Amino acid sequence: MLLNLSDLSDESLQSQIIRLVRAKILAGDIDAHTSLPSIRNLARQNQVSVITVQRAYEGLIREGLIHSRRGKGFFVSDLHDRTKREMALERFLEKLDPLIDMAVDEGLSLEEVSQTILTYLREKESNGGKRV
Amino acid sequence: MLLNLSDLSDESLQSQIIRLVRAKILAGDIDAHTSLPSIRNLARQNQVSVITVQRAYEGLIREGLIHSRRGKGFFVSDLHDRTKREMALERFLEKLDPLIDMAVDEGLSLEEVSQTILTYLREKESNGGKRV
DNA sequence: ATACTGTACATATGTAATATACACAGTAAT
DNA sequence: ATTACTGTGTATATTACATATGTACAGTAT
Repeated sequence: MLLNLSDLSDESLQSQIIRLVRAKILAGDIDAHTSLPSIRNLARQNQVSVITVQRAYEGLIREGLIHSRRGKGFFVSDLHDRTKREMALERFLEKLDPLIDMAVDEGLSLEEVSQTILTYLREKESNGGKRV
Repeated sequence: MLLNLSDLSDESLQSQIIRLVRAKILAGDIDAHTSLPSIRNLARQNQVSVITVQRAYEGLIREGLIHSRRGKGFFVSDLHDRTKREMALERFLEKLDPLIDMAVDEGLSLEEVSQTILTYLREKESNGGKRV
């Protein structure tokens, strides 16, 4: 599993790994009960220390997305598709909320914020799935 | 200037100060050319070290919001209201973008995200300016 | 001179990253 | 069955960096 990690990013390696693996799980790219790459394999493939992967997996355990079996490996937890979707939405709103508060504190109105988001999403939609 | 800083927050003291002072400036609560509290005063009032305030002010200098005069103090830069508004919007979108990407990576559609945001904003609007 | 300002330095603490050693689970060979 | 081996997760010690602090230095005004 190649993760395209960046050493330069502000985001720590651990949380990059968490974010990318979490995405694969929530998006349904990895089925429940199937084993994740061992920490050594993932570490080797992505040029990262074993501990770093371990810490990342620990984070995913705390989120309830995976679990470990000593000597066997890490496995994806069994979650309903609907639960996954709700987790994704909840995470999104949890991160969006302080952003909106900040914008309002900086003098923008909710109306203004709303408009901005809509035009932005429309722009994004027309651009397809392009990433910079 | 009392800032209501939290020692427990994940956010560092420096960036809390940056965020709160930036908000006051962009919202127009502090006029241009007026002096900010001295680092010692702000530090004393908010039970924080001088260096912490200093680092925060340095951050605001890098953002072009304030400037310093040795022996005199820190002063708010002269920016048009429109510029301030654009800065706030730009900052907001810059932070929103990766959130949306993450949501999409986690299997949500742009349509779904859009709907969620709208209902959320409507909820927020009806609640007035209440903060949890 | 005094009392305010910003600046610079040396130090402690916490977090992230690493390598290395340890402990458990399964499998193949004797 | 016992052993040895190779895979797995876990724990420890170290290093590097960012954050936060106190204290000393330098400019400005009265």
